[in-house]
Amino acid sequence: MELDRTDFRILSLLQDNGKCSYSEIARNIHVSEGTVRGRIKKMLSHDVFEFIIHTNPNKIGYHVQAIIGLEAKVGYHDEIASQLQPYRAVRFIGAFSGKHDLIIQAYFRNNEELVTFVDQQLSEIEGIISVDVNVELKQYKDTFSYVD
Amino acid sequence: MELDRTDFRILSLLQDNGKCSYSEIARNIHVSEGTVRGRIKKMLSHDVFEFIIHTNPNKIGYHVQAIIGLEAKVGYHDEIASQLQPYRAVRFIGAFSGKHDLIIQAYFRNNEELVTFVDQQLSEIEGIISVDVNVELKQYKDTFSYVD
DNA sequence: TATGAAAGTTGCTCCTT
DNA sequence: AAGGAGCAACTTTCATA
Repeated sequence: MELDRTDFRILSLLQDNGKCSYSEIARNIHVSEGTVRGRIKKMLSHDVFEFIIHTNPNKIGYHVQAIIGLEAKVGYHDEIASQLQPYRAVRFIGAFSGKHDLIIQAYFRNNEELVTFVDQQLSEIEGIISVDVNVELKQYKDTFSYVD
Repeated sequence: MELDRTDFRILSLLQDNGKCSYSEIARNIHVSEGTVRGRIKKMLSHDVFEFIIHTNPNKIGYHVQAIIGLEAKVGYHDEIASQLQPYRAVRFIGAFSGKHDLIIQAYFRNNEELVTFVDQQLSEIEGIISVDVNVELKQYKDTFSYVD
């Protein structure tokens, strides 16, 4: 799907405020409200973006965030990923080139929950060679606005 | 701020669909539309969550995602973070305990842009001892729904 | 919690390319 | 055809009581 300048202008406004109305966007970029609606509908159907909310983990009781690098046996990536998938705590799973084969990002209520996850859940998964846990001490930036 | 069951139910519905209307939420959890609106207003004012859109980086031309671990000289964390902050490409910056002092997540249009970022931008920042670049090969999960 | 005016959304048709 | 504008019925929002 090809995105033109109008599409990008729409995305740009929405990323600043996901509650921005069609007509508000229309006024801003000087097209009709129907056009905005049509473009958004099309982009949504092509999975260009989605309307979501970003919940502050700390405010809902998840005080420990970790980025965990995993070394995996060759051929085990998909299997490990699919076993990690169901965990609510795990918000991101990716396969990478570099020091770590898989990197996951996860939220926990406290340190104990993190330890339990590593020692019990992770250790039970076959194919994991090593686990490199990094616990977040301070967050400097966490944005979702990367449309120009 | 204390969140009760109603607040969590609201968050739960919104995280599945950020465009869910007040009245639709109200019908679902059997409270009045005004109540839903009031709760949301209160939560927004307390930064419990925000309405955003999540754009699929690939669909807008960002085909290379990297997680970069940085080793930093003692006392340089804040300074390095504040220098990285302005970069559009950099969507996440955090200080961590573990192998890496700082971990960043960034999007690039192509490999060349990544190389330029590491070789030119990163190398100019004082206090960075080492850089560990991990390039994403495959994404298994990337969710923002971690409210029960 | 209820009400009603104002604003927003939706599906339709018509027009232009 | 495809996309944008305009219209009218309907729904949602939000201040006020």
